[in-house]
Amino acid sequence: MLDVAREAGVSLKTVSRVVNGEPAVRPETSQRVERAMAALGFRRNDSARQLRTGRTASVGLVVEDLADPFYSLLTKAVARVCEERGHLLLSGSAEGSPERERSLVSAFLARRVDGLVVVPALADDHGWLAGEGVPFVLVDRPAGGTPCDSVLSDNAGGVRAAVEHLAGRGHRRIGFLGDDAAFWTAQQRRRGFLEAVDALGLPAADLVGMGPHTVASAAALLEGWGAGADPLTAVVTGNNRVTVTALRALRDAGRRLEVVGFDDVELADLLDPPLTVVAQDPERLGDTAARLLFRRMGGDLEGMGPVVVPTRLVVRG
Amino acid sequence: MLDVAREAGVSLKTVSRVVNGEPAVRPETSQRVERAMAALGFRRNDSARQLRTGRTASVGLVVEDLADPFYSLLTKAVARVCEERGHLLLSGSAEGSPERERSLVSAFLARRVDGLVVVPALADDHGWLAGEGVPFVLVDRPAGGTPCDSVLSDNAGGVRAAVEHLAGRGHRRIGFLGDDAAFWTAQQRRRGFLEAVDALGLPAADLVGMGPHTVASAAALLEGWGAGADPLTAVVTGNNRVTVTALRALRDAGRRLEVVGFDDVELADLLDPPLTVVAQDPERLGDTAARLLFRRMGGDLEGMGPVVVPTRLVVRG
DNA sequence: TTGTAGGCGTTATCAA
DNA sequence: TTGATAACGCCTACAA
Repeated sequence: MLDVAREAGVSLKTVSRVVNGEPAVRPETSQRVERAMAALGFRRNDSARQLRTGRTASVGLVVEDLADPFYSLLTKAVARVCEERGHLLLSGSAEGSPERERSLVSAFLARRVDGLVVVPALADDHGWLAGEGVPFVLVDRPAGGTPCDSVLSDNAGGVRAAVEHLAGRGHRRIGFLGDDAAFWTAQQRRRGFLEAVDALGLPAADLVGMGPHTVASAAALLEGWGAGADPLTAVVTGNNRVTVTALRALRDAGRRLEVVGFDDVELADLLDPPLTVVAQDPERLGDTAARLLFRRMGGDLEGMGPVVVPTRLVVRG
Repeated sequence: MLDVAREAGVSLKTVSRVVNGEPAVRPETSQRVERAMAALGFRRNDSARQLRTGRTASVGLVVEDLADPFYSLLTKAVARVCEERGHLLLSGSAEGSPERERSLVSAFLARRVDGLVVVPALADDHGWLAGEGVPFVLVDRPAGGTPCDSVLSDNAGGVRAAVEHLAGRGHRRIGFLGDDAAFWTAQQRRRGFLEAVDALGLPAADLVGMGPHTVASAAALLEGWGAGADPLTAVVTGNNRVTVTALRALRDAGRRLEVVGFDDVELADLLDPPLTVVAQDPERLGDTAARLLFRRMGGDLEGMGPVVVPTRLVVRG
């Protein structure tokens, strides 16, 4: 910047004014500076600017896995909001590890991000994060202990809708294949299932199998539930992964069972039969979380707490 | 840091030494500093560090669409290499726009990233990037003009393998549905197709339809090729998107045609019939590009130019 | 409309 | 083994 000033024959401060588009500069001077900048290939050093202003115009995002379509859609939505507000997004995958989550958050904080969006690896207390003094919003899963902002899918409601849909089609014996009950979302979906069958007066307490599932374990459960005088006629699966596993198990067994999956899957309409799903809206989760974060960053601390984003039953076939 | 120094009763520089794990500090002093840091919740300000050292330990990545599984897998691979080397990854989607590509690159350069990985929006000359004096590697597509590093899939070879596979299964009339010929990759795949049918002595010059395709346009082409005395029996599709479009068109028409798709798709094994594909390896593309970039960043400028990553024919059903 | 001085938090240099 | 001091490049405050 000093070089530019010399080249243009003006002071440092004048160059700074031109770079930042401050008004009080004569057009003629401004042009001279612009030319000098172009000639020297000048580009403002954001580190220096950040050091001086204390603001980085950046936001950190920690998800479980950037390569998972759910999180990459969420990431994209957050990135879009950030861009809208002139902020840069830093993102990373915690891969389910609380240590990685903390180390990512730590790296972001060292870079002085203005805010954080975090998919917590565990549902444990995130008071440590609150203590950092940087606004943050949790997504997809809440954290116990210290109350804070979170944006969640309507997990239980989604599964209830699935069960009601199946019941409406005449099914009485409906099973639930959930993922590992260690996941908060898996618990919520199981709860939704139990509430729904209970409300409808369906017999199902013994038709719940939590994961993690392999094709073999899913096949064994489905076979068990299918045996006897009153066999299973439909099943709800707890997430994308379980859905795929269950479909493979059914195909291998040559069985046709009505399936409703939690999470939408690509090509669901090309399967035989087409797959009905409870679709989450990762983009809306990300968008909502990011907008909420910017509100917090702007100093508005009104109404902190959980926000629930609805799911949508997509009936196919 | 000054506060920590005061709290520990040492000089600023000593705290800096402890923070950076420099050796020449008495363990006792070091402990005192550590305690003071913990008490004050100290965290190094990377902006200041970057300003002073001139290095940011960060890399910028520009892809077409972060939410596309191909690019999100690529991103993850780049992120993994960055983490391995203690670097932070900044990423963004250009959404196919050269302007957005430049503005992302510009934002990254203002933050003084140490290197760049870029999926070029256009195959035009990227001399402007080379002129910035920051090491960079292009991925997925090359750029004309100024020679530079690039990591590319074996597009033509992949399609050749697909055609040979189909010919090996007895097909003589094979079609090719490609995406928009404005894309460099679409051109390469068409070239691979034409070379393959030519080498095998198959009649196919009139069985090429480039996109963009809708279900209707794909259906029309397939119907045309399927009419007459010597109808089409198999088709190769030019990418993920075209594959899905073609499958929908075939389903709607109630036709069964042997299809080999470029790009792997989730649930391909659950389709009826299971879908054979030419799989790219986005993770290897990203990994290769990132490692190459770190070599360049390390000052090794040996053998600049394109690197080709093989594709893999995944036969199903 | 333009310029000068000072400091943001860190690391490098050199001295003690 | 430790400390004093000077940058790094920019922006804020104030002065001309």
